[in-house]
Amino acid sequence: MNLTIKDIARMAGVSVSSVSRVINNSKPVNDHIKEKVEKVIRETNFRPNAVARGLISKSTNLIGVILPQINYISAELINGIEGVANKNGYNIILSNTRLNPDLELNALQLFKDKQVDGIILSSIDMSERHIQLIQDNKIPVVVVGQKTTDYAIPWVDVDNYRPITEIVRYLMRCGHEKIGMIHGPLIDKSAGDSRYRGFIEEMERKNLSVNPKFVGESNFSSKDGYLAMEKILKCEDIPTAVVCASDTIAIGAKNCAEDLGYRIPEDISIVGFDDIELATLVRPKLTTVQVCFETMGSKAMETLLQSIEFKPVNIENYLDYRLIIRDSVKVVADDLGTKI
Amino acid sequence: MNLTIKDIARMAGVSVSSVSRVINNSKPVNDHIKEKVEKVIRETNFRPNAVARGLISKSTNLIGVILPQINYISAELINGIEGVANKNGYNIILSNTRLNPDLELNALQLFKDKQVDGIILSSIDMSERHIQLIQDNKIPVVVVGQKTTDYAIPWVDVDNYRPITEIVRYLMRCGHEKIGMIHGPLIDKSAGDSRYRGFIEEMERKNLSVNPKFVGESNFSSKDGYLAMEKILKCEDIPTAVVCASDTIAIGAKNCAEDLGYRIPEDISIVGFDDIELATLVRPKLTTVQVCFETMGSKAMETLLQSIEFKPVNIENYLDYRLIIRDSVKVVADDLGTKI
DNA sequence: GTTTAATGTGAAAACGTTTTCCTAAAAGGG
DNA sequence: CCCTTTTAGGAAAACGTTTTCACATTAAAC
Repeated sequence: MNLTIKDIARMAGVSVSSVSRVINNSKPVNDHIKEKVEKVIRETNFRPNAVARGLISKSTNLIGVILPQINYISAELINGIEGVANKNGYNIILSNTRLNPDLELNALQLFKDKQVDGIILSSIDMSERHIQLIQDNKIPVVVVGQKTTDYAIPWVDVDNYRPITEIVRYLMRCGHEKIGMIHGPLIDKSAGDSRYRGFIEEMERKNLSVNPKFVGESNFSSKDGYLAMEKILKCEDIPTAVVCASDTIAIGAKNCAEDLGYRIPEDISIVGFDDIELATLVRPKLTTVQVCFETMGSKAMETLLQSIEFKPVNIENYLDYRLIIRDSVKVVADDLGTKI
Repeated sequence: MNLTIKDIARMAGVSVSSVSRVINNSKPVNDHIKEKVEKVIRETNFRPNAVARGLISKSTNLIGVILPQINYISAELINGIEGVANKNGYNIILSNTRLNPDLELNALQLFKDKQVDGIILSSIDMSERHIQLIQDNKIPVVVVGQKTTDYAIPWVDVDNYRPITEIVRYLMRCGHEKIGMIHGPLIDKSAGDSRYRGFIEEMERKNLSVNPKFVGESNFSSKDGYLAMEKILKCEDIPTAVVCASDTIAIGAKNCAEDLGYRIPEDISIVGFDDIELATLVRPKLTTVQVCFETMGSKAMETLLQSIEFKPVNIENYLDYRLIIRDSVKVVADDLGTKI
């Protein structure tokens, strides 16, 4: 039904090999043969079958992308990945693991079966089995949003610890001392655990005690942020500022506080993390840490490309970040002479 | 380097065909052969190469998804598509066309080369060339977010006209007469043109004149929504309510109005369209039209599946919608006895 | 007990390319 | 003018599966 390279060869009166050579110009062919073939290809709109090509060339021009969920942060990440993939002739194939680590392993396997040229993995928790499978598969992998330095698997991530320490110092300089935090799931080493440790340890370093009642946990959703904030605010004593592990949490927390009659930032200051678009759309605009997930994606894809082409790659890739001061933190003391 | 079915056959002491039969259980094989083969497969962790499979079976278990951009609405759409695709053993492969119709054609071609089993196309404007290519390719296609009834290509979309007429009627019942609209690009027949026509025509039907100064255009972004609202509000006379073609536009418009000192909804009422998560996170919560994009995705994928399996399909697939009344519209007159 | 049907198995063809291998012709060197 | 080297192009092998075909062997039918 569909034309094959054999049909083209017959119609042009040349051999199959010559047609292939013209298509890929892999070897010099005589001009008059070349013209004949190109004419037939043009007239028939022939396009070589990519599957057959893949079988023999071992390359599918496909990049597997494994994500724990598909939300607007993933969307930005995908944007970054797709951008540089597309520019280099690759398409991306998606697997949503719905926060289930077993499905991550499945996806890893499946992508190997499908002979993808490389994989970008956003794992929620890199287990031994992950590492094992990645090393057995012998397909280039880049991990995003987690750090896997011990195993020589390249990764791209923000420093999740330092920005939070900067936030704590910033809040202190604004005059806050009773500071709380709503963190994410601690199984998540990066966005969960690291951000939390950054908070706890910086508070200790500054000799500020952390009231356990000022600390809540959430799964990064606005709803959970709302609930965690509710728990914090129903106590006798409440914090003057709450650090949130993500903007989504922060928005939830903000809405809760407002629903309970508190004004932001006059009564309670809130700071987020990620700087998603939402942070600028909400009022007051959210003070937060800017992390560009699109850059995360493009950087990951660039690293993967290098790995695919056997070029040397950096294992550790830290993303830039920036404290973005907007309107959700109240300045109590006025000793902000120098900017951070 | 990697094991092939031949190696398995050799190790199990049987023929290649038998191994294939065991793997696919496509034909009955003797138990003792079956056991031998299964043992070897288990011990070696053998997995058949999907590319070779695809070459002969003509099926790759891949669904091509063509999107004009990747934002949070796409994310929900993808979620829906991926969910049912995954449940049926398919993976999705993505193409971002960056609002460029030529790239849509490219993607259509490319996906054919890659022998995908089906395509979901979110086009911004279905041209003759689109139709031609889709019909030539002979690959099942489902269009989302546009209507292509004339060409027997199945589509899934909301009715964009009626909800807007309902909004207009709702606003009237709330006592509004000076109503404006910020619509989307009119090239977009669905979310752009239809929603706009719904507004204009319903206003006419109700004998309400539309002040041209109350009408603005935007590209669905919050920023553009802000700008369009700014233009409207800088006039002498301003509307009491503004219908927006999307929630993103509405949020932009809302922020603009607030920045200019107007209160929502006391001074100006605003209504959106789509009901993205943002609509509930913003204060006042946005009155809007609920459209579930995840459902749009899953419905599209279900339709595509039927098409792939040569089952009869509905060409026209309207999505449910619902007017969601929240807090961004002020009730002036109090004749809301019956609910819409 | 013979004929027919059903069943299990392996060899080989097929899928649509790229690449290797070979041969014939052209070019170059003495 | 002969021998070697280069070049161009075709035939065929290869990629890793599934499926067809042919052939036994066994079971069923009369």
